[in-house]
Amino acid sequence: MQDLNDLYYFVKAVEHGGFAPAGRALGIAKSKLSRRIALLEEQLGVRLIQRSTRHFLMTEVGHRYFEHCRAMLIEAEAARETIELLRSEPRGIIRLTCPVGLLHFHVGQMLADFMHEYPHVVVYLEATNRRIDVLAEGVDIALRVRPLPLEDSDLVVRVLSDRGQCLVASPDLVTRMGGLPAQPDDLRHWPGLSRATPQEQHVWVLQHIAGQTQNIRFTPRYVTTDMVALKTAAMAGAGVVQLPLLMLSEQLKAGSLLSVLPEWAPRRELIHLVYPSRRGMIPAVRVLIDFMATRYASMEED
Amino acid sequence: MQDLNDLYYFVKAVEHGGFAPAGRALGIAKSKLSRRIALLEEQLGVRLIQRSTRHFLMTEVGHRYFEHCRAMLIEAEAARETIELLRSEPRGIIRLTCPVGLLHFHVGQMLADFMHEYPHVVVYLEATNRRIDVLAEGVDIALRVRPLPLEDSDLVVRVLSDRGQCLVASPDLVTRMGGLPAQPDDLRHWPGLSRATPQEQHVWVLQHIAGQTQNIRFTPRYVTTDMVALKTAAMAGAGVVQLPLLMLSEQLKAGSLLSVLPEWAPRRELIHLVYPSRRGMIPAVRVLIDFMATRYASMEED
DNA sequence: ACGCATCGTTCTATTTTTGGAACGATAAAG
DNA sequence: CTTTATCGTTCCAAAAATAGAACGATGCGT
Repeated sequence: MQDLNDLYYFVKAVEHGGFAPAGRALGIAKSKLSRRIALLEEQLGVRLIQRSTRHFLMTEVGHRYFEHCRAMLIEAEAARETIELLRSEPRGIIRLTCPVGLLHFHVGQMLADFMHEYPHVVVYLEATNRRIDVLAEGVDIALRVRPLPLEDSDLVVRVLSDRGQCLVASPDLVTRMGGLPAQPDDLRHWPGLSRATPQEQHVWVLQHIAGQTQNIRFTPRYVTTDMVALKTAAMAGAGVVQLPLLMLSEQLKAGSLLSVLPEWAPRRELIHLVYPSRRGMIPAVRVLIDFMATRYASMEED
Repeated sequence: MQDLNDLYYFVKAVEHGGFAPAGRALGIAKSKLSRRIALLEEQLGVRLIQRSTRHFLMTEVGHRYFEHCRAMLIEAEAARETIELLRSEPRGIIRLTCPVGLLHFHVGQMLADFMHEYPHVVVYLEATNRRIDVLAEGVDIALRVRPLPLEDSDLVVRVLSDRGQCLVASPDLVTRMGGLPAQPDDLRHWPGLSRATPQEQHVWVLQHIAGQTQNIRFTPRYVTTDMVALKTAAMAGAGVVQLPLLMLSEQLKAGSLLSVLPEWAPRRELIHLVYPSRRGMIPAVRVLIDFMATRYASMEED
């Protein structure tokens, strides 16, 4: 009797282009994949993959076999989905990624509430600001914060929130600079704090309420992707920073941070999530997506 | 990651109506099936089979799952067939049954020749005169010798040879009985040898060359299903026996056995084989079927 | 040319799974 | 009612599979 799991391993090894990348993606030892495929080839009496340390190419017979194996996996997945659809309670593992700053504002609490409400759901969360390859990394949901326009993609997109941005500075810095700036060019000699990586351009893209746009290049004295750190530095008077309004409401209300050029708004950012496809999605993933969309919607009514 | 083999076990357990019969048919421990299905149910979070020591019923959700699992197995089998079709050399395991007497005449030598010619084919042979349930026992080919008409069946039938029968006795017995019989009724007081089981009727069904049929009941002095033993006893003068012409040609030619009532022929028997279906048949099975058909055809030209 | 990073394969101590025995459940037969 | 045969489940010693280390292969960069 053939080991049907070996057909799965074959498909995954091919999709990832090698045993090592497939092993990393699946969380299993590459030695297992090497052994399983070698045994499969021996049992079938054919070579499915011509491989060396640098080459990993399917044979012609491997190609033919691959199509059927993939069809088999689709049927197996359909079987599992049948069960999920018939079940009333979401369960299973959700693999989720989220930028760190976003996680600390609202998403962390949302996930905690979600997991409290659906105790049979397991969430594997990676908090990271790096770009995620959703398909290659087997991620179910990737949360993102990006400015318009969103880049074209094969992934399905769900917008959660349109996030306003604000340039702010501490009252102390404003005083030291001789008062608030009157126009965007006045900012060129103000110290800036940048939420980017060191190699990226440091630009404030500002749009006037009347419509025109100005790009203000600046040389930052502090560069990090961590928004909490940037806010802390801004409050200490280190420089001007562009941050989401949502994380500034207290300080603006208390006057510990002042809005800079309020009639010139930085480019808005969309909080959104992406996932590979509606096909193959377990109900728990769909429930989480809807849960977060609902939560953000209720926040924006406040 | 779901264990795809569990889907196979689920389908097989259901098809055989229990873990014990499925275990026997597949040659694996019922405890394994019990464990695998229990784990599968736990992982899916549903009950697939309501079972006790006497009841084995799929749930509704089990039914839905079953259809998809079976579709998956069909795809897996298609994958394997793809490989077989692309291979030039027959290989794999063939499960074969054959009546003992037939095996000793020709089939044994045929199988030896076949295995010599196709060294990558493994043959599991059961030599037995009992009735074989081809589907339940997972047999690829069952060889049979039966009189016309062949019984209706879901199995595919391939006739290999139309086997003439002959009543024979030794010259010594003929002398002791006062010469050859003139008509069938004369045989009633001749000692007979029966190729049957003790509970079966002992009847010679004789058909005249002009068409009429006579049934001659006899009380055998020797009953066995082993045709070689019957022939040996006949040659020793123990009685009259009905045997296939094919195993008598030497003795008839040498005169060590004489044809009794040559114008009354016993019912002919068909040597044939049955198999479950052309779908799912590995090439090696098809090659063996054709091999035997060719061999019997060449024998009948002699 | 050499060093390095990463690959697939092989080895072996460890982990997981299995086969078969034992057990309780349960229907059928006497 | 008791006995028997057969079922599915659980247990545990034995068998099989695995993870991770080690190794050789190989392309790339210096």
